Formats: sequence, C-alpha cells, structure tokens
Amino acid sequence: MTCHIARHTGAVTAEGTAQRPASIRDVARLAGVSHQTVSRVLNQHPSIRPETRARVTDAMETLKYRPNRAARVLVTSRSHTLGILTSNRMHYGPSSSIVAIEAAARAAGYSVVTTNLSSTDPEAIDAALEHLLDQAVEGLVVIAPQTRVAAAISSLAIGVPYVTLQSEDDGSHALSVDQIAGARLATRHLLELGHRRIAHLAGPQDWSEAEARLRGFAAELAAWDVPAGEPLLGDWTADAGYRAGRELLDRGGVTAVFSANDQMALGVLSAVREAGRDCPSDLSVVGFDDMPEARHFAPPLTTVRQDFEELGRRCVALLLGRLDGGARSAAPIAPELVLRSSTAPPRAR
Amino acid sequence: MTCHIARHTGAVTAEGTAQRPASIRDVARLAGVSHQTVSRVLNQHPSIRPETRARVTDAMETLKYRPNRAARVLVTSRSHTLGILTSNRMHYGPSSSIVAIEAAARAAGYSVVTTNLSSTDPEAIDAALEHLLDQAVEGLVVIAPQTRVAAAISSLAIGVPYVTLQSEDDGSHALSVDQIAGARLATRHLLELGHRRIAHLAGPQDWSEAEARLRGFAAELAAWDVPAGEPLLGDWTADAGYRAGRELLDRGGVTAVFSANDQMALGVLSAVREAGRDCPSDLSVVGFDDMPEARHFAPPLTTVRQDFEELGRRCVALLLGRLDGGARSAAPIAPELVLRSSTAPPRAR
DNA sequence: GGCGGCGATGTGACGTGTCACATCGCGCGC
DNA sequence: GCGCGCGATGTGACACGTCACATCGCCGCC
Repeated sequence: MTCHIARHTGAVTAEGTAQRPASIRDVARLAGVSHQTVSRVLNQHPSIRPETRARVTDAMETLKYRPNRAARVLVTSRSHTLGILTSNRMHYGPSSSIVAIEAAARAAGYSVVTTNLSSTDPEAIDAALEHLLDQAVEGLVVIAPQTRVAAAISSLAIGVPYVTLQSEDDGSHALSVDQIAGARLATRHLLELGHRRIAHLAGPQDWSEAEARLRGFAAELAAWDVPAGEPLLGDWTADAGYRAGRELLDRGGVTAVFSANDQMALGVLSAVREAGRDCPSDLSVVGFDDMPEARHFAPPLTTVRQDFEELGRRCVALLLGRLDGGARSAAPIAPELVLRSSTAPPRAR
Repeated sequence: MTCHIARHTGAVTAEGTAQRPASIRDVARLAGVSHQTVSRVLNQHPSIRPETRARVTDAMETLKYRPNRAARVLVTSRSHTLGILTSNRMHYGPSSSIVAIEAAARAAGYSVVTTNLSSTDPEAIDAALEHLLDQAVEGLVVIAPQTRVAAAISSLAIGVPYVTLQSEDDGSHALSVDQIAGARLATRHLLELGHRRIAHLAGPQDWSEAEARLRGFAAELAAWDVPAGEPLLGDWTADAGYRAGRELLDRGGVTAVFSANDQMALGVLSAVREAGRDCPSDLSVVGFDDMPEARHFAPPLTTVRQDFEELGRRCVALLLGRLDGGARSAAPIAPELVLRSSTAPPRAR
C-alpha cells in the first residue's frame, strides 16, 4: 500500500505535535465543518447553529487557535492599527494623551504603534512617518510640532486621516479641546486678582497647543483692555522655564506669569526662589495641565486641568469616525482652573 | 473576436488609475522582470545585475510601491514587532524607557506596540497580554509589576521571550541595569554625610526595580553596620511621597530619606516644607532617576541618574538576541549619583 | 404539490510576498 | 568539445483568513 497523499497540510502529524500554530482549517477539520464555518464563528456571523458554534469553539480551544492577524489584514486590507507620532513624549501632557488614546483604541479593537521624534528635522519626521506607514496604520495622531508634521504629511501625500490633539482654525484635523478657553481661564484668574502686568511663557509656536494657549492669553488680555507684552518662548521643559524666570526677574515690571505648561512653571518657581524672591507675593505663577506633581511644587501650583481621558476617547472616536466617512467634530472639552497657592493679588503698590 | 482573458489582475486598467496599491507583480510587469526578481531586489539578494536592479527600483518609484507588511508577515511568520507592557506610564522612568526602546527597536527594523495597564488585576494583565499576542509580537518588554505579570505570562504559557528592565536574581529575563548599585550609591552618600537614621521610601514591592532598590539600600546599611528600619511603601507618585513624608515627620527620629524615585521625593519635600521644616537641614532627601525636573525642585534634588538610552538599546538587543538563540546578558549599566542641594550632614546633635 | 425563500453550510478563488526548485546561458577546465 | 558550476532569472505553490457564490434542506404559501 502506498501513501497516495504525498503531502498534506495537516497541522498534526501522525505522531508528535506540529510546530506550526493551528489555522482555521485545522480547527475546521477537528470540528468537522468547513473552514468557512470557522471563519463565520470568528466573525460572529448570525447564521450559525449554536451547536455548530460550540463544536467550533471547542476545537479552537483544544488547538489553542489564535487568529493570524497578518492573514486577516492581508485579505481585508484593514490593519486595525493607529499610529501616534510624538515628540517630547516624556512630558506629562503627551504621555497622558498617549495612554488615553491607547486605551480608547484598544477598546475599539485597534492597536497603537507609537513613534517618538528624536528631532524635529524634516528628515526625522519623514522617517517617522514612513515607519508608521510601513505599519499600514489607518489613522494618525500627531502629538508633536503640528505645523512641521502637517507639512511633511502633505508633502508625502499620505492617504491616511490624521488628527492633532488641539483645536485649530481650519477645524478639519482638529480635535476640540479648548486650549483657548483654558488659557483665558488662567489669564482671567490673574486679571481678577488685580494683575495688570502679566507675562506669558509660551511653548514652541510650531505646536498648535502652544499657539492656541498664546491666542487665548492674548484674547483675554484684549477683552480686559490690558496690553500684552511679547511672550517668552520656551520648549516645554523646566529648564526653559527657569531661564525665562531669570530673565523676567532681571527685567522686572511683571507681577504674574502664565506658563503654557506645568513643567516650565516649575522652572519659573525655581528661578524665583533662587533669586530670593517669593511666589506668590513677588510673582504669581499659573501653569497648564495639572500634572500630578503640581500640587507638590513649592508653592503648590495653580494650573489648568485638562481631561486627558476624554481627550483620548474623542481623539480615537474622531479618527475612526473619519475612517468610516462621518467627520463631524464634537463639542469642545472645557478645561478647568485648579486654584492652589502660587497665585495671589499683586503686592500693594 | 472574443476577449479570451476573462479576468486579469493588472493594477492599471485601460484607463484611469487603479485604487489598489501596487504590488510586487505590478512592479515586475512594469520593469519587465518576474515578481521573484522584484522580491530579490527588495531583499537585497546579491545575484541581481545592477542594471536589472535599477529597472526595478525605477518601477517601484513610479508606481509608488510600498511593500505590504501583512503579506510579508504572513509568509515569513515574523512580525518584526515588539510589545511593551506598561503601567504607570506617565512616570518619568517608564516613559524614558519606552522612548529609548522604541528608538532602538526602530533602528533594528522593529516596531513597537505599547499597552498600558489600567489596573494590575490579573484579568487586566491577561487582557493586555492577549492584546499584544494578537499582534504577534516577537518579544515583550515588561515595565510593570513584574512579579504579577510574570505570573500571568507563565500561566498563559506564552511562547515569546520577554525582558524586564531590571536585574533579577534568576537572571534569565533580566536586563542588567544596576539598580542595586544605584541604591547603594544613594545610601552610601547619606552614610558618608554622617546620617545613621535613614528611612527608605520604597516603591511597590511587586516591581522588580523597587525591590532591587530596597535590596541595595539594605545591603549598604548592612555593610556599614547600621540598622535599617521598616521601609515605607509608596506607589511611585508624589502623593504617596507626601503621605510618607508626613508620617516620617510625625514619627521623627530620622535624619534622611532615600526615595525610590524622584516623584515620591518631591512629595517628601512638599511635606517637609508644609511642616515648617527644612530640607536638607532637618531632613536630607535623595531620589532616584534624575528626571529633568529634579534640578528645579525646592531644594534641587540629589538623585541617582540612570542611562535610559543605553537601557533601551540593551533591552532591545537582548530581546532580539534571544530571538536568534544567543541569550547572553551584558554587563550592568552603572548608575551615577548626582549631587545637588537636598542632602547635607545631619544637624549637630 | 410545487416553488420561492431563507437559514445553514460548503467550495474555490483571492491577496501579496517568499520559498523551493527549475531554467538558461556562459565561462572554464581537461 | 563537452560537461560542470555558477550567476541570473523565472515558475508555481504556499501561508491563512475572507469574499462571492453555490448548495442543500425545509418551511410556508398559493
């Protein structure tokens, strides 16, 4: 008797276990159904008799079947993957956003590939985008100098929807977290305390967050008819805040600072202390983000809190919605002012 | 005359451009070679005439060809993807590690899928691991309560190598960043300043980092023949540090604290200040990590710096090495003590 | 009683890159 | 002059889910 089936593709050979993981067809064979039926079970197709379904799921379990993502992606050409492009990832805001986005994406059946920008050179941005596109991401979240990245994206003519975490003028790629309202809140607080000479320590202006916060600051001052000086520019780091703080103290004439994030505010506090001055009596400081450490600064920092959870959820919802055509954007998330001890009325003149 | 080729799979129809992205066969057709030759060009096979290679790369460019990752993964059954499992991702150490790992992985042609643990329940851990396994990750980096995760991993019988960021006793899954040496460095510094009643504010003991730092602390004290009290346990947050700081001050009797990370140290500083005491004259504080903000704490924090870049590189190298069989581990990375103003000799008795 | 229709399942092709093997031509050695 | 070997390239199968379509049995309706 000759073996008339020369090669068969069964996973389980006569003896011993096979190396290759079980496929849909192995499951089908064990359950005594066709591979298509197994596929239907996988995809929760309604027309499957409960008894059949049970046989299939049993077979899956005994074979430790795990669907092969690559095969599914190949045939459906949907990767169910989102990409996040970040720079400055170690900062609190971006980190929180990433966590929230990842959670929301996972809940929606998507996974997330992150790439951190080591520099903001166009080449680095291109390389990072290429890397993400190689993963066939279906959408992109940009937490980075958005204007630069946007340029790279349009120059690469990427056919992938993307969103940033901030509101923007055009509104097309925008997720409405109301940075402007937050900045106005912080500024108004200082104005209401009686400050009239208020400096803004802004983030890099190619970040849309930074730009929006600056706009909000300017808008609120204008509404109160208070003149705004040139903003100081920082790079989100405490070091930059420290340098800016020193400069402000040297220059004098300012009674309050609104910093575009908490870490720069920390640097300002440190400069104030080093100069032998006091916060808040010599200089009031307001931050932005409400990082968990902010309440333990010296003094505890008055700041603006953002709801990063909600931000991440909306971000993913927006992106997935856009994948399916619908592109409406939600109402802005209102940020919240958290009062602590780093602000006080200006010292009586 | 009948059309005798009923269906052809050409990407470019008679008129207009096709929707489907170009495949290897489209490139082959345009370049006048076989699909296999294109594949060889993609894989830098040596036996390709330069002229042929040029024709192929030209065709790739005009067709904007981008290799289909899913197809490649399917056939090679190598995903070229690593998974990172984190919790507490917003903290400085983990964030830095992730960034470094991502960079190293990308440099090695791998991409990284991250998953954040919202809780440390076994179910949440299992779900996160399942999620990563669904991505067919080839290796796993665990930045989380390693003992819990390790249990989940072994219960799931995952056939994937994994590493943690810390040295461990068994050494099998360990990446040698010498936490113990770092902790000894910090402790020795306090001892050399003359402190003899030193508290340790430890991290959660199911984190191997926390456990190692505690071990280093105890070892150094033992070497100096100084008794160690019960360590305080924190959860890495500044809030926990604050609570521990209050407890220490209430209890009294301690002249120095070694905190297992900088953020908890910040909380301690804040408690000291709130109690109207002074750091360092009433209480010396040493941190761990050297986050960029540490130098702007009040007072600037003496702490232990880790080289996260190197850590990430080694982590990826170890993981990829293990994929290819070789499993040697590298020499430990030596951490470094950074002296600032939060430590001083104990006040004269 | 026959047929439309639907529920439940099966069949075969497909997508895209890679693998194993086949083929072709040419130079070299004896 | 002939065959070997190698460089360069082509051929067909394959991996594994899903899609489109086919099939089969049964119920209900006229």
